Amino acid sequence: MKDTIMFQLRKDQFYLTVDAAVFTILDKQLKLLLIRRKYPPFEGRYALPGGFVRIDEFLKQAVGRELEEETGVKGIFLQKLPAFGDVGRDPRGRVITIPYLALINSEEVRLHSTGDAELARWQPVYELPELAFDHQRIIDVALSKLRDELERTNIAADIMPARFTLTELQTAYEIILDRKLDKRNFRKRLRELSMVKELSETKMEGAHRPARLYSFRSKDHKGI
Amino acid sequence: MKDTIMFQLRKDQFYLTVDAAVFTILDKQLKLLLIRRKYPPFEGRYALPGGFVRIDEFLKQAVGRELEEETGVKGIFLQKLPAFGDVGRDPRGRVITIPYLALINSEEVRLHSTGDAELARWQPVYELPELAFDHQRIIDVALSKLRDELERTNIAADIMPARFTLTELQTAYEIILDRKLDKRNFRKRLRELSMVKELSETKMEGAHRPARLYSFRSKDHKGI
DNA sequence: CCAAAAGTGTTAGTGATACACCCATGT
DNA sequence: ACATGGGTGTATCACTAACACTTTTGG
Repeated sequence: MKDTIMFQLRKDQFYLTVDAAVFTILDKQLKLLLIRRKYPPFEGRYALPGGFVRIDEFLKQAVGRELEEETGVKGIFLQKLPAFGDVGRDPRGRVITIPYLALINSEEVRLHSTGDAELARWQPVYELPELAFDHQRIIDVALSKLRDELERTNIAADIMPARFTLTELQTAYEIILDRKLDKRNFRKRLRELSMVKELSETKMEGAHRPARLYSFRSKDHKGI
Repeated sequence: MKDTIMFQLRKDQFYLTVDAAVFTILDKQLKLLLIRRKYPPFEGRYALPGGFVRIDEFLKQAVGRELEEETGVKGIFLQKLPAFGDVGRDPRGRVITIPYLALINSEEVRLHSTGDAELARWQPVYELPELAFDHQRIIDVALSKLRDELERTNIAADIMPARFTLTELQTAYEIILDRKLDKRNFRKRLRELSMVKELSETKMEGAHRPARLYSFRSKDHKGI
C-alpha cells in the first residue's frame, strides 16, 4: 500500500514527490481537491493529493497516476509549477515536491472515499483549513498561475463540460478570477480569439429565451 | 573534490542537482556561462554550471554556492525555473535538476579556470555547441523566461554596471530581446516606470555630446 | 564645420473598458 | 402580460507604435 514508504525515510537521501492542485467549480464556488491525511506527519490535516514518485517513473506519469487513484480521472492537462524543496518542509526527511496545476470538470469526477483510501474532498478555495506541509504556499502559487493562464490560454476548456452556454463560461471565469466581467466584452473577446464554436443545439431550461450551446474548438492547451 | 559523488550513483534513489543559466552581455552579444565537463558522462561537452545539492542545503544556497565556485560572484538574484526530471536525462541514475536563471554584469566576474576546476567560458547564446544532458532545453526555457522578465520587471539591473547611460541600457534590452527598440518610446517608458534615477555625472567619451549617467533605483527584483 | 551619438514630443492606431436595450421563452 | 436570463453594438479612454530634428561635444 502506497504509504508504506512514508513511515521511515532515510536522512541521507532525497525523496521526490508530486502534488496536484486540482481546481474545479462546484456550487458556484472555486474548489480544490484535498485529501485528509490518515498517517503522520500531519495526521488528520488536509493536504494536496500526491505522493512519492517511483524511481523509474516520469513526473507527469506520477501525478497522473496519483490523480487517477484519487479521483478516477485521467488524461487531463497538468501544468508543472516551480519545485518546493526547502530543508525541513517535510519532517521525515529531505523531500522535494514538484507541484502540478490542473483543472477538471467536477461532473466527470467520482471521488474515491472508499475503504483504506484517504478521504478526498472538494474544499472551497477561500475557506481552507490549516494544511499539511507547505501546501498552502503551493496553492497560492497554483491559484495565481491558474488566473494567469485563464487570461492567456484556453485552459478553461478543462473545467467546462463538453457543451456549455456562454453565460456558464463567463460565470466560470468570474468565479476563478473572483471578479465580475462585462458580458458584451467577454463575448467579443471570445469571438476575436475564436476559442469556442457555436453548436446548433440550444439549452432550454427556465422561463426565458433558450441559450445557444458552444464547445471549445480544441482542448489542447495553447496560448492566445 | 566535488565530482566524487558523481562517479557512481545508486540506481534506487533520487539525486538532486541545481543548474544555473547565467546570462551576461559581452562584446555586444548575449552570452551564457558554460563549463566544459572533465568527467563522464558527457566528458568534454559543455554544460550549465551546477552540481549536486547537499542533503541539508537549501536549493538557492546550493546554486549560490556552485555559482560562487565557478564565477567568484555571490549575492545575485536567482530565479527558479521548472524542474527537469525525466527518466534517463542523466545516464548515471535518476537525477532531478532545478534550474535557476540569473543575470550578471560581466565586469564583475573573474571566471575561474585554474587547476582542477572545470573550464568556465562565456558562450554566445546563438552559437552554442551540442550540450550535455538536456541542458539545451533548459536554456531555451531560461531564455524565454529572461525575455519575459525583462519586459515585466527590473531584472535588467542585474546585467548593468552601477552607472550606465540610457543608450547602454537600451542596447542591453535589444541584445537580450534580439530586436531593435525605439529610443524615444524606450525612454518614455523608463520615465513612467521610474525604474532608473538620473545622476549628476555624465560620461564623456567619443566625439559627441556627453551622455547622462543613470543608476537603478533599486536592485531588488520586482514587477512593474 | 563636420561627424557622431545624445536628447526630446506629437500623432495615429489599436486594444480595453463602459454602457442599455430588445429577444425568446415559460408561467 | 410579465418575469427571466439571452443576446447584441458603439463611444470613449488608455496604451502602444511610429516617426525627425536639434544639441553638444571632439577632431
